[in-house]
Amino acid sequence: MRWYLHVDMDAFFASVEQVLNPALRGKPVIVGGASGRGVVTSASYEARKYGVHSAMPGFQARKLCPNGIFLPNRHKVYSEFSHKVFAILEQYSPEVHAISIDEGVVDLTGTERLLGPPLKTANEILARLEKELGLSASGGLSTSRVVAKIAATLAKPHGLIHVPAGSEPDFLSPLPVQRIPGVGPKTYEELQRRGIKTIADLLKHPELTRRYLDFDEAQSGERSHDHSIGNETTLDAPLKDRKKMEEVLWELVEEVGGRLRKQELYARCITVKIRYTNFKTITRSRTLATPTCFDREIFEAGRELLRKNLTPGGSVRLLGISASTLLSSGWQESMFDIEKRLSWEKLYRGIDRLRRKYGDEAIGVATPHSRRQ
DNA sequence: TCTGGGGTCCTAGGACCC
DNA sequence: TCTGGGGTCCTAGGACCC
Repeated sequence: MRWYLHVDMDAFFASVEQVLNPALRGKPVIVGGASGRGVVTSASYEARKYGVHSAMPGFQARKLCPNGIFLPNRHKVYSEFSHKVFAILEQYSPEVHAISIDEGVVDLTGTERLLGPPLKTANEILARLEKELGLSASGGLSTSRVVAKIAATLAKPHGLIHVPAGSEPDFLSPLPVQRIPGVGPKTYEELQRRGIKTIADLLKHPELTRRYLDFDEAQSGERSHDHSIGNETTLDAPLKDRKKMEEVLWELVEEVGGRLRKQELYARCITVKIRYTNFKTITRSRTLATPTCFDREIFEAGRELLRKNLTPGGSVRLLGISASTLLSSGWQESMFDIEKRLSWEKLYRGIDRLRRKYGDEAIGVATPHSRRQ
């Protein structure tokens, strides 16, 4: 029997601000959206009463909550707190999976003998986060990761929901399908058109259940490194001038290159993102002959893609660049291995063809230690 | 006062090879 | 001479999440 505790911090950024400045406690704190073009990244529960929520454009939040305390994002500070959170989680299991800066899964499987029942451990973890960091968290405890996540969301704020083994279908059935992570507006619309509103409805369709609820979730093989590294920015004012755009691009590239080198990664694919003033957004990518982590090479690929996709006189509100198909620094060797493997595959496929045509005995492979019988 | 920035994953078509 | 199909890579876009 597996046990997963999904931990989700409540109003994380806003709560961190309230911990660092007690004068903010009990007040409507809104992080992000302070400047003209931004959006809200976190709102304290006091601010949510006014209808403010994350991803909401700043001007709208201001309208709903004029007395709100608007603070700029301090990502570094939140990262530090995030490390403290995970340091506590890691004291309870060697298997802790970070989902995001403020969400993690603790695999409590097999910890019972050492720590006691998972439910007791879950309570203890949440209590410690509160006591030691001053931060409120919510938890979901279940034999399945998806169910644990759904439970944690339902437990918000400041709660813990335990779904006993065997009761998962009962727990899920009455819930609307939108509760399932991965089911957004479009999918919801599609499911509703098919008459599927609750998870109970969904469970009647084995195929859809597999697709969206994946109970026997393949052991999430820890990824060794990022899949992509990117940087983008919405310009203060729309840009028309190509030279200026290239200057912005260069700055974005420097950051991406730095992160690649820090992680000792090489990118094979470079993608440029352009959002025109009318909000139409395109991405254009190029695969390089040789993976790179050098600003110059990334920039040149990016600049070429940019030049090809600018309409004369057209203005741009966002520029982005991203590196993907990342290889770790050993790629030279692994490329060699891959090429070697491919050439052998080619050889063997050729042999197979000849055999099909002329019979098994037509051709053999000679190696020092083997001989065809 | 129009609508951020960081990602992941999936799909689908076309090129190309066998 | 024509016909077929499978596999992989590349590219573009979109849905979704925090």
